[in-house]
Amino acid sequence: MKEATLKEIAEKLGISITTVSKALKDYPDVSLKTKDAVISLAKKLNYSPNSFAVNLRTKESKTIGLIIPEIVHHFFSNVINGIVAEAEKNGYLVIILQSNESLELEKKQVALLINKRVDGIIISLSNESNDDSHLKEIIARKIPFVQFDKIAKLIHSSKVVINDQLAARNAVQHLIDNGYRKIAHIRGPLNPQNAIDRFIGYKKALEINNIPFDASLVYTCEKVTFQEGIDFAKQIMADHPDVEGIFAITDLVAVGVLSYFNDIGIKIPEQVAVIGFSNWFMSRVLTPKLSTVDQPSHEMGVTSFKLLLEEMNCHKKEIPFTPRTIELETKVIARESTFKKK
Amino acid sequence: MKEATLKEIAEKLGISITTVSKALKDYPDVSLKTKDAVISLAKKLNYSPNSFAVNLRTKESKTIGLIIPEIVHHFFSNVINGIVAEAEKNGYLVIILQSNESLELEKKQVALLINKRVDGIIISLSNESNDDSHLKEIIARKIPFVQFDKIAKLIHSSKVVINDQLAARNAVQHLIDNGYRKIAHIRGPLNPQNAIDRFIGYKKALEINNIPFDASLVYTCEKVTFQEGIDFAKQIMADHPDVEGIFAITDLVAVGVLSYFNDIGIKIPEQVAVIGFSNWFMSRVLTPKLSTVDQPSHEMGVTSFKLLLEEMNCHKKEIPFTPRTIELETKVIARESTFKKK
DNA sequence: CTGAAAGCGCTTACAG
DNA sequence: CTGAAAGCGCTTACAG
Repeated sequence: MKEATLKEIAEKLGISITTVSKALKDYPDVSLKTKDAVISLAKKLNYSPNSFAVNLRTKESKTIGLIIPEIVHHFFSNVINGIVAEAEKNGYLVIILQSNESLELEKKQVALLINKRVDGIIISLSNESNDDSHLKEIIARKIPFVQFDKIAKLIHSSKVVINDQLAARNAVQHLIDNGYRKIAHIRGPLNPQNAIDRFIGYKKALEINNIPFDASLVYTCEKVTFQEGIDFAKQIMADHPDVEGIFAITDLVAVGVLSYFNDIGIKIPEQVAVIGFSNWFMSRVLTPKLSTVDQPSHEMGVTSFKLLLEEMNCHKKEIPFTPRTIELETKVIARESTFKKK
Repeated sequence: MKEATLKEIAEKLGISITTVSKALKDYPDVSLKTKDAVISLAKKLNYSPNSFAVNLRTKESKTIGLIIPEIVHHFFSNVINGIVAEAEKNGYLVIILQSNESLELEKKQVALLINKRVDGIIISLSNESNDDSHLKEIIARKIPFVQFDKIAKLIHSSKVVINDQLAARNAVQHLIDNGYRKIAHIRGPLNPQNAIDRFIGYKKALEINNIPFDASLVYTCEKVTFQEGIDFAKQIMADHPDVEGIFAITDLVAVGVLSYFNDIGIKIPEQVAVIGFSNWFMSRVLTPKLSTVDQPSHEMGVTSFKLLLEEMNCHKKEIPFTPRTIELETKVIARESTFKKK
C-alpha cells in the first residue's frame, strides 16, 4: 500500500493541492461541498499527512527529548511516566535516552537530541556531570530546556526540584526525635547537587540538636547501588559498633543496609534504625517496613513537562520566556525501621 | 543563533550546495581541498544537518516507537532499557508510549506512531486487548513490527516470548517437589495470552503429578496489582484454610500475598509457600526472600530490537522479510518462600 | 471560494 | 572534480 498524498487526492478530485490542504485543515474559506469531497476521499485512502514534510515546513516535530541517568529505577520510571502522560495530553511525543551516569554519554545524548531538532529537552544529570558545556549549547541554540532533580545550579534554565537540604534535615531530625543520636550517613557521590544538599541537611540537623559532627560517620557511594548499601552497612558496624541510626542517600542503598542487617541478625530498629530517601514502592513491603522521604516523582515529571511546554509555546511565538524554578514538597514517611527507641 | 544550512556554507565558500553536501558525506568525488574547506567551515558554524529535511528526503527517521502497558513496572522498565540501549547502538531513537492497559488507548498510540511515520514499532499488548484491527493496520502499511511478551498469536509478525506454559509448569512443579500439593493459583486476566498459558502450565503440572484440578483454587486478577495480592491472599485463606502453596501470575501480586501473610502472622513457607513470576529486584530482598521465575527482560528488549532492525533493513532494501519467533529461556529461582516442607 | 507559486533543507541522478 | 536541477510532501501568503 503506497501512502496517499495531498497531490493524489487533488488529482483524483480535479482540484488543487492548496485546496485539499485547506479543506483537511478546516480552513473557513473552502466550500462545504469541496470539504466533504476531500474529507471523504482522504478517509477512503487512509490519508495521514507526512509528518516529515510537516516538520520541515513548520519547523517543529511535536517531539521532546528526555535524558535520565537510568530507566530501571523506581524514581526515574515514575518521572518518565509523568512526563510521557503530560506530553501525550498535549500532543507531544517523548524520546528517552539514558546517560548511564556517564558524563561522556550524556554529552553524546544531548548532541543527538540537538541534531534531531526536538522541540525541547528535559534532563536529569548524571552523577559524573561536573561540566556544563553541553548544557550551555542547549541554551545557546535557544532550545526550550528544563532540568529536574539532579541539576546544574548555574545553568539558567527552568528547574523542578525538591528542597534536598530541608528534606534530609527532616529525615535526620526524625531519627533524633525517635531517640537515635549517633547517626551515620551514607551519602551520594561528590558531584551531584542533591547529594551535596542532603549531606548539608544531615549536618544541619546534627548541629541544631547539638550533636557534634563526626566525619568518620560519613560514607560516600560511588555508584549508589544495593551492593554499596550492603558493603557500607558492614563497614559502619566495623567502624562504629555503637551506631544508632543510618540515613541513606536513597532507598536502594537503605535496602542494601537492611538486607545485610537482616541476614546477619542485627535488629532494626532495636539495634540500628534506618531511614532511606525517595519512597520507592519496595520500601513499604520490606521487613521491617522502611522509613523514608516521599519525593513526588510523578508530579516532578508532570511539572517538568508543563514548564517545558510554556517555554516551547513562547519560543514558537517568539515571546521571551523567563526560566522558573519550582520546588515540590517532600515529607518524611515514618515506618517500622525508625520506631521510637525504648 | 540561526542554524547553519548547506546553502549558507555554499555561499560563503562560493561553491554549490551539491558539492557541500557531498563533501560533508565524504563522497570520493570531491577534491581534498574542497572537503577540508567545507568541513572546517561547517565545524566553525556548528552545522548539523536539518533532520526534518533529511527525513523527508530519505523517508526514514531513524526513530522507532514502543508501546507498553506501563512504564513503572520492573519488567517493562528493564525491557525498555534493553530496547533503548540496543537502538542507540544502531543509531536509532525510541519514542515510548503507554497503553495503561487500555485497548482504546493502545489503538490511539498505534495510530499516533503510524502518523509519525516511525521506522518500526515494538509492542507488548494491554490486558484488555482482544481485537487485532490496529495491529493489522501496522502490517497492512508494511511497517516493520515486533511483538513481545504479551502478543497476539494470530498476527503474523516477529515475536519475542518465553514459554509461559513451561515456565509456569516448572514453577508449580517446584512447589510440588518441595512437598506442597494443595496449590492455589492467582492468575492474570482472561485476555492476555501469557496469563492463559501460565494457567495452562499450572494445570499441566497438577495433572502430571496426579493432583486433581480444583477450579475454586483459581483466582483471577483484573488489574494485576499489589492490592489484589493482598485481597486474594485473604480470600484464599478464607476459602481454603488448608492451602499449602500459592503460585502468583507475577511478583507484584506475590508480594501482596507475602505482605498480607507477614502482617497477620501466617508463616511462609511453613504454613503457605509462595512463588511469583518475573524475578523483580524486590523479590530478593523481602522477608522471606521470594521464589520466582526469572524472565530475561533486558534480553527480551535487546532481542526485540534486533529483530526489528533486521526487518527495517530488509524493508529499506525492499527485500522480503519472514517474521520469526524467538523464545527466551526462563528458570525457577528457589528462595526462602518455597523451602522444602518439613 | 480556488489555485499558482515559493519555499522549508536536504539528496542524488545526471551532465559536463 | 563540480554543479544545475528535480523532487521529497507539505503550508501559506498572495492573487484573482
